[in-house]
Amino acid sequence: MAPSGQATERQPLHVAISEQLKARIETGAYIPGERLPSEFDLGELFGVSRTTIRKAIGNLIQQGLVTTQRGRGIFVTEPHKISFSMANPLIYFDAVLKQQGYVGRVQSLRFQLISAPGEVARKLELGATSAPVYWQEKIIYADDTPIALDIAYYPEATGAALKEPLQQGFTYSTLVRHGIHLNAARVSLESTPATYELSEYLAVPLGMPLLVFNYVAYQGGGRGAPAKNRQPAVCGKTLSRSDWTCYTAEIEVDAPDLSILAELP
Amino acid sequence: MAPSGQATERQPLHVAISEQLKARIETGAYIPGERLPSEFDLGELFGVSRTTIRKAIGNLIQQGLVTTQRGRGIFVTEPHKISFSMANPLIYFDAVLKQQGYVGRVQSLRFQLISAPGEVARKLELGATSAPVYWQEKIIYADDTPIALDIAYYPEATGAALKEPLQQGFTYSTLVRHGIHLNAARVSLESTPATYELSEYLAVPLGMPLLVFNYVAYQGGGRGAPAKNRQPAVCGKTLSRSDWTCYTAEIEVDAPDLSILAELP
DNA sequence: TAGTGGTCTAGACCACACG
DNA sequence: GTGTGGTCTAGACCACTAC
Repeated sequence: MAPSGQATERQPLHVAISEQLKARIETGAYIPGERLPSEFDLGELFGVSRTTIRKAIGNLIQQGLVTTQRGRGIFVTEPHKISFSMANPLIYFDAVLKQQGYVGRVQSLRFQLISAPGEVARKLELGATSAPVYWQEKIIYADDTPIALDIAYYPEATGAALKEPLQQGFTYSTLVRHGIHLNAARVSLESTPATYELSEYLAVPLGMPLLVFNYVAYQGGGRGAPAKNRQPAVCGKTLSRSDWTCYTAEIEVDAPDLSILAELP
Repeated sequence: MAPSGQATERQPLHVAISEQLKARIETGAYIPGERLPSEFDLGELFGVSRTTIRKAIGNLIQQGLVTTQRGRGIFVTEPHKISFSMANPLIYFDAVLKQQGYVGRVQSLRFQLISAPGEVARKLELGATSAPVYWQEKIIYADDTPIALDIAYYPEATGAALKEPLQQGFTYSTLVRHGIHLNAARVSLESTPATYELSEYLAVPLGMPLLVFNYVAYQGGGRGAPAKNRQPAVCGKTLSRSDWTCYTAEIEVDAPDLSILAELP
């Protein structure tokens, strides 16, 4: 192994070291699943204190390149990726997982009646802000890895009628099986760093990027029908580990609006 | 201020402290833009060492709640959000920025002819893997904040003909202005933590979540026309700061495919 | 010049995994 | 018991900002 991680310019030692280790991971000198030398040994190899090594390892963790296990060691991350299509935003999570070779499972953390927060009341088109809604939080597993936390709000009637099945199955599948046919959705996608609470639920380090898939799904109406006939059936968001999930879409545009360009310099 | 940040259970001190500070930020006790007490003062307030305070502040940085400035202090992050619509994935970045009240600007980092990497050759539907393509990297600013890094690949003819304008303007706008009309795109969205290099370009901490918008845009063809007539005009990806950007879509589904449910338990 | 965050050290104790 | 990563301390020096 190279001598000390002497910085070439004014780069901090911990960055120089983490970049060296990163290069070794990316060139395959360390392969996925392999254990790195212990913090103590790395300190000796690079000729720096354990604190500096820990900072360097922290850099790698933040970049998703390694994970640590107390008492066991530092391991190179094994890559995974599950793709969800946004072309049909009414994703049957369980179907997608099965298609891609995983066993999907949910663990319900909470299912209770609450007063709708303002945004939820608006999305579910309830008249009153404090109308009752069912609030569910569940963890979604692919095989035995927690990959997403789903937070969903159901109109009171739906939640009361499907209390049991909703706690045991995936949202869309369960709704459709029980006669609530979904045929439209409004979605958005953003990203957020894991908070302390989320990092515990999803077994990721603090700050790990999460994809936030916000959704409102509607029943009734349909493409031809007037928008008034459609009715929100559920809203919520799915926070998924970005190291395990991505979303794809293929969209054709008919006549791009060029007028918008006229206003630009 | 509260006495020492004594952990209630087995929570590490640095977590207890960062959660206390987080609560103060979220309740408005510290407001956006405000300076927190110095690391030394926080150490005295909570009765812990500066190392522990620095770890706690690091937790807040990873969650995007504060930023630090050497020699100046620790500041509560000011929230921003720019929405891009995926309903039309041919986003005119500059138009969206202007609509939302920002001055958009690009800084070209690189514009050069290279041999197409395998994936690029495939996306641009070039015959040979090593066919020449133009490779551009540019930073996109909203006012004076770098919010995204765009990496684009153009077929040789396009790049050669539009060498100057492509280096000064936004991709889609420039192409359309010069007669290359885009009318289809294939996109996907994922998220990734900022590497050391990206964190410097985008002025974010290492590991900050970035949204990765992958795209291939096509000219010719069109909705009715056969897919063969369409031709890739550009491919690449836009890595945008997740604290500044999100993507939205509204999609109606005609007849959800229920057969997929039959195979599930 | 004083104050701030950034880096780095040397050492201690703890909780957990494994043999 | 031994080795591992997780936490925490006390202190040093540096680079940068602001006055």
